[in-house]
Amino acid sequence: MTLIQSLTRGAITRIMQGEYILNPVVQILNIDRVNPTKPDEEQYRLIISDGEYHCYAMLDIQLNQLHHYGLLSENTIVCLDKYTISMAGKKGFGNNQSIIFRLILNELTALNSGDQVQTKIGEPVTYENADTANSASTAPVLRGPEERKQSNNNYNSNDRTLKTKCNALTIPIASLSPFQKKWFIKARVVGKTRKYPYRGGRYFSMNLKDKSGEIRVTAYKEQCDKFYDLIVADNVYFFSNCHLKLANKQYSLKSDYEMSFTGETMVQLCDDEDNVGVPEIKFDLIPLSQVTNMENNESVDTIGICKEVGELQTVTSRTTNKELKKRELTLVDASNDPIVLVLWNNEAINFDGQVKSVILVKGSRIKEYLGHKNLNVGSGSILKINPDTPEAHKLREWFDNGGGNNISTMVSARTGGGSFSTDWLTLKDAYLRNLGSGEKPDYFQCKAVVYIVKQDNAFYKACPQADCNKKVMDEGNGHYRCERCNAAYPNFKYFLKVDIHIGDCTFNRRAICFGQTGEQLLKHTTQEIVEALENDPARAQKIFSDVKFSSHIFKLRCMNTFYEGTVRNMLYVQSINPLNIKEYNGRLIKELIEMTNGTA
DNA sequence: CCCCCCCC
Repeated sequence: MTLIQSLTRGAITRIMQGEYILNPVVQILNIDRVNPTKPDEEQYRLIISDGEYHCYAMLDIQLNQLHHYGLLSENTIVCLDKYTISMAGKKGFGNNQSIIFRLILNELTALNSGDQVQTKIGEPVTYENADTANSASTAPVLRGPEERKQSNNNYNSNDRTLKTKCNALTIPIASLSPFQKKWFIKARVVGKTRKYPYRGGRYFSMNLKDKSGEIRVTAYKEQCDKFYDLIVADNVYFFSNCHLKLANKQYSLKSDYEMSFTGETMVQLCDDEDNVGVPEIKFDLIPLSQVTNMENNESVDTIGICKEVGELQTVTSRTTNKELKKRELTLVDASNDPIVLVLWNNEAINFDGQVKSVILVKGSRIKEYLGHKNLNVGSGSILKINPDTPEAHKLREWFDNGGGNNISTMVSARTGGGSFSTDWLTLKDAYLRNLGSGEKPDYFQCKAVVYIVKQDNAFYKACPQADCNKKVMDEGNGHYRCERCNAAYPNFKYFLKVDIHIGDCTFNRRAICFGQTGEQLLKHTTQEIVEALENDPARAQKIFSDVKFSSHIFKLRCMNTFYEGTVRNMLYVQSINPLNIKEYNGRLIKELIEMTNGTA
């Protein structure tokens, strides 16, 4: 004799009120095809009963086969292994408004065939005002605690079957809705911001992604503190008991809803075998050379070899006055255009890669400064050092075979527009090419020797504002007027403007070292230099003459200036880098080979 | 409940 499974009485009411029930057992009262006249839209609609109520449910088209095999005939008893409920629309107005839900059966197991059962169990009635027209049923809008009562949850207990339970209750992100209260999602953290302060606390947010979609979730205050370090970008977790709300369309393009953590929120790490079916992060890698063609603030995925690792630096934010840590890496790839990648704060402090490491970044932000662009690893970016990917191995092989050897020697083939920090030119070529005659300044670098350093007017009285170095007018009454700020100050600061002459084997040019580059050239602080020039001529003489005939790699900004009716083409020193003879000779040899078509 | 992604 066959055991007929009993139905899960009350299941339909609970499902329609947003509860996720594990494996409810229901009976199929009817199955028919939607749109029977359209051959390519084969979809089935069922009426299911829990013995108390019945309602419509749509069969996931993936399960059509079950019906073809005759497994879903009238009176069949099935277990709903997985179902989703979505909002199909609204009905009525104001207080009479109700939500139309659509119940979709995604996975089910037939327990007793229709033939075995033979009859309808119980006297089920239509659930509420079941919508008959369009394969949906309705439920009242959930209001107040009465309707939102929760059943016991024991996710936080040390349940050994927790994982199994998580998996069983997992629904796709795309089917999340505020009307379904009990669910798990299994998702990869694809972006995680830093902690941001806001009135009343701190928050961070991240995007969660599974194969069905993506949703943003934000953790505030206690939840921010509790989960921030626990959640690592790129890991896969089960999430449950988050609060869902309609997303602000202005900011959210990925999903209709977004979530926030609550006191009840549970996050459970998925181990590798659970990750199956959760897609890996996709990197849309672009060649580094392409960055220069992209817009400021655009976000890109890049991979490159770390050719240089800069020192940890401390800078002060102009806007917040806060101290920031930063570290610059120089990345190269086969596109032969080195680019600087800037790491900030913890990422800068804890960076444990080195020269030759492969650096993969998702979502680095392009920043433009003085005509050239670099990449910033910001919050929301994902940085990987020596990832185990085909691209990474290929890049490493290229580099190990000498791919990056002459990379700093590459002269960019681009013409027009601004030139780039990597362009090497002789002083004569820079002159012959009319660099700096366009609207925007041009940039180039060259090896040159310093042969005149002028002591006269090597500094001036400048606006005391940190972000303004404009020369001030001494008003003679103890006030100093800054034209740029349009303000008078009781004080000023000294600012360097060191006039130098530099030369390479082709040409001599005058160039100006402002501020920090002046300090760098003279190897003393502004204060020391001013002090010497004003009070200690011998010392000043030594500081200035020590620099004479030293060679450096100069990065120069070239632009036309208009002064008293005449145009002057000026060079401003952007940075001074030590001359590495070996590297520089390598560059010259490469250039010779190119000039002689490889016959040299 | 945020939605600024940092520096010269």
